[in-house]
Amino acid sequence: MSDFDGNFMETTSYWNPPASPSPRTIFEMLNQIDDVVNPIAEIFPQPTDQSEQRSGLGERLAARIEFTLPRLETDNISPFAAFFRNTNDVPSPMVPISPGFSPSALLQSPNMLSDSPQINPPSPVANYEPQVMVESCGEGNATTMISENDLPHYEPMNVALPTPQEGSDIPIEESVYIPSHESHVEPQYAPLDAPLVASFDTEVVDQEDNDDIADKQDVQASAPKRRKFETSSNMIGATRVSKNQRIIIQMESDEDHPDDGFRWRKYGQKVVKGNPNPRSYYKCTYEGCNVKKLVERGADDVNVVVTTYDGIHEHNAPVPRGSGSKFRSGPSMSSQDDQTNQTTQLGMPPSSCYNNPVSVDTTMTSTGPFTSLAPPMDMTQLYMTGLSKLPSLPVNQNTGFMYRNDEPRMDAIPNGTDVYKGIMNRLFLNFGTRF
DNA sequence: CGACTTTGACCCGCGC
DNA sequence: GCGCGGGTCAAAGTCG
Repeated sequence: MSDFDGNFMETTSYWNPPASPSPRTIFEMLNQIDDVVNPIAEIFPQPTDQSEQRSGLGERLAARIEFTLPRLETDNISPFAAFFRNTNDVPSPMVPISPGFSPSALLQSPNMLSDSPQINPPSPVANYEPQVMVESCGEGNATTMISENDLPHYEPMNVALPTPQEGSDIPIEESVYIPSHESHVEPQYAPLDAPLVASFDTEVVDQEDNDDIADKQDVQASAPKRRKFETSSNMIGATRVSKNQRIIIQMESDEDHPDDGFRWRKYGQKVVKGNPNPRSYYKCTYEGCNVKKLVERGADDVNVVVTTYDGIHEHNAPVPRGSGSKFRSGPSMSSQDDQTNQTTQLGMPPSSCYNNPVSVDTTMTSTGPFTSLAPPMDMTQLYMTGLSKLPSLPVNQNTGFMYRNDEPRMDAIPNGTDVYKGIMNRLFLNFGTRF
């Protein structure tokens, strides 16, 4: 697989069709074409037979946690709709919430939502709850991604949240848990460390404003303890327990170590229980970078490579060795480099919406996340934004990509499928280049 | 020769 | 305390 660094247009002429798009490739492709039209929406018409599953989420949540959430505007939601819908219908894949309110900061803060008089955080839920991931791509927008246990999907919600009061006295240790209505989940839920754990697990960090808090919590939570916490809580909602973020991406690939734009050094390999395929351990080779990733093949499908990023890149993707113009960095390496460096990167190249203005959704621009005055988007946003574009659910449903324990997963991008072809077709339409 | 991979040993947390 | 399992270390080997 050839790789490139942030300048898709310059590298496409060199690029031969990969066996399967790497995470990096996918993200960059999708970001590049994001401003033109929502490609996934066109590629993957939204199924219409799942509305029942989506309906009444607010009621389900309310019933589950015994209080009434603010209204969730899910009227127009179909699976992936807010992410993949054609821009003619919805100009932004991000669902707006209260203006002036930063869902990113909210969700990255340990006291997120807890200052809301409408929400009284319940006790931590059982650890086999589905995960609720929340992210935004700007101050005025937020998207909630929900993976339910039996059916991974992203369910955008429009949550009206109060504007946080300045100086409000908020306990920093609290978290918000948003339990799901699902009740049939078996308690033998696989822990995070189990082979091919599919949970999209992340510990949301607000590195801009709360490093001191994170540091304190880091001291209290060594890696094993943190892992235990993750297992025990299954990360319902977004709880900041450390600076770490863990993202699990799976994709179909012939390569054992698909390129993601960063340089990694393999420091270990282990066969873990429940998976005959060894798990490889990689560290980022960038000096001072502590990001690690685990790569393993699926126990059930060896064609699926599961990559778990653990940590945050605080540097740009390096230029590959021996690279000439082929790997010449794109715009992100120049004027926007500084901005990129102010943000966090989690196992991903610095080519996402915030440092690639071309991909910025116009409505998001109007809300300010990509202006010079806006805080840089954090890596959770970056990741989730990209991941939200992955054509996941239709693929999984059609191919039965459910894994042990029915744990929600990030989904594979099968090579040769309509998914992949669709992406390529969209690239062709947008750039006039056949890939 | 430097970067990277391989691989067995070791460490440590956890459950029993 | 002991065994298990996941994660890490580090020496040796490989590659370009």
